[in-house]
Amino acid sequence: MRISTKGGYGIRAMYELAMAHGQGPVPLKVVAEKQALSENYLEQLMGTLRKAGLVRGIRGARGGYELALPPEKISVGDVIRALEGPIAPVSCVDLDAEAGCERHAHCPTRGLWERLRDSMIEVLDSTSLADLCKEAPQDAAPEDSGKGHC
Amino acid sequence: MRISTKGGYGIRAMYELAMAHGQGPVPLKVVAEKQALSENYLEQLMGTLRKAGLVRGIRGARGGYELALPPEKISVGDVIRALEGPIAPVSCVDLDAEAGCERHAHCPTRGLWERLRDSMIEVLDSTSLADLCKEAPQDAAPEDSGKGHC
DNA sequence: GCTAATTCCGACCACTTCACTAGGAATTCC
DNA sequence: GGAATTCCTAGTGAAGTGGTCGGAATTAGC
Repeated sequence: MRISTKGGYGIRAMYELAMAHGQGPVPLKVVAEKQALSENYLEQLMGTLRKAGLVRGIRGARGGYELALPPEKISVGDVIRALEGPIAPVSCVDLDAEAGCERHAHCPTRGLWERLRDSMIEVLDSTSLADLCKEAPQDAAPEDSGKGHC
Repeated sequence: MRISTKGGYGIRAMYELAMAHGQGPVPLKVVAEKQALSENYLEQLMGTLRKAGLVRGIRGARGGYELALPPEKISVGDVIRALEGPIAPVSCVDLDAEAGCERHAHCPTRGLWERLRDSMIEVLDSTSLADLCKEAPQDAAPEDSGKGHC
């Protein structure tokens, strides 16, 4: 029942972009340094987030990444879904796929998985990047205080 | 964000044992047939569940497995924890390990993961095997009606 | 005591995913 | 032109998934 590091790293990277929102693009090098992540690996994740429409990449010198939407409009769930796929503990209660298993009418565990899925979605979709910024302890990044968007 | 088939298969097997609780041991062959699972694979899972104290194995002819506790006393969370490890979306909010990461005091995402963990635990621990039995649609296993413990 | 049924145990295996590293092409600012 | 940066693709070792297989130990019933 773990998310992979993809989701975790992605959230941390998006948090950095949210903190710098409105101040121009942030190069990956900076994000990787602040969050102590591999820059190369992060690059791949950002590619996925870009294709999902959550970030914009700006090439060239003085380039970097920035949020494609304001931090209030991006939920943690959006990021997780982009990087890890649909939020569902088992595939047969995947909301994004109308598949469903053949015996869903008489499956004794279906209700359980639906309840679990819904409670996970509730937490993840009700938390935005802006919320994360607000939640961040003051001593998290003293050098940012007063500058960031959040 | 998926549980592996271990957890899913385990729950389905435990559901079968719950349905037959009080009627003597159920051989794996029967469980595997009813739930359409690989008997060999199920064997491994039952070994884990036995070591966790959730089931008893009775060897020899007319042997099989039975719940080590009444179905009301075993939660879905117990089964998942036995088969998949602690219920925590990221390792640093694992309740069973006092580890925690070195920078937990100034981690902007910790609160999020704690909320997610708690909501998952709430659903999984508040559902017992007996609940699953009650929840099961009537047409699930008509041949069982009136016979089973639930 | 023999036989059939069953758990118990450990080894093995093909496949996929994870978490990266590496290298180079394209783009853009100065 | 040169430096910085995104973008893209390929490779890689380690781990996890989802099994299979063979055989030993135990037990009920004849």
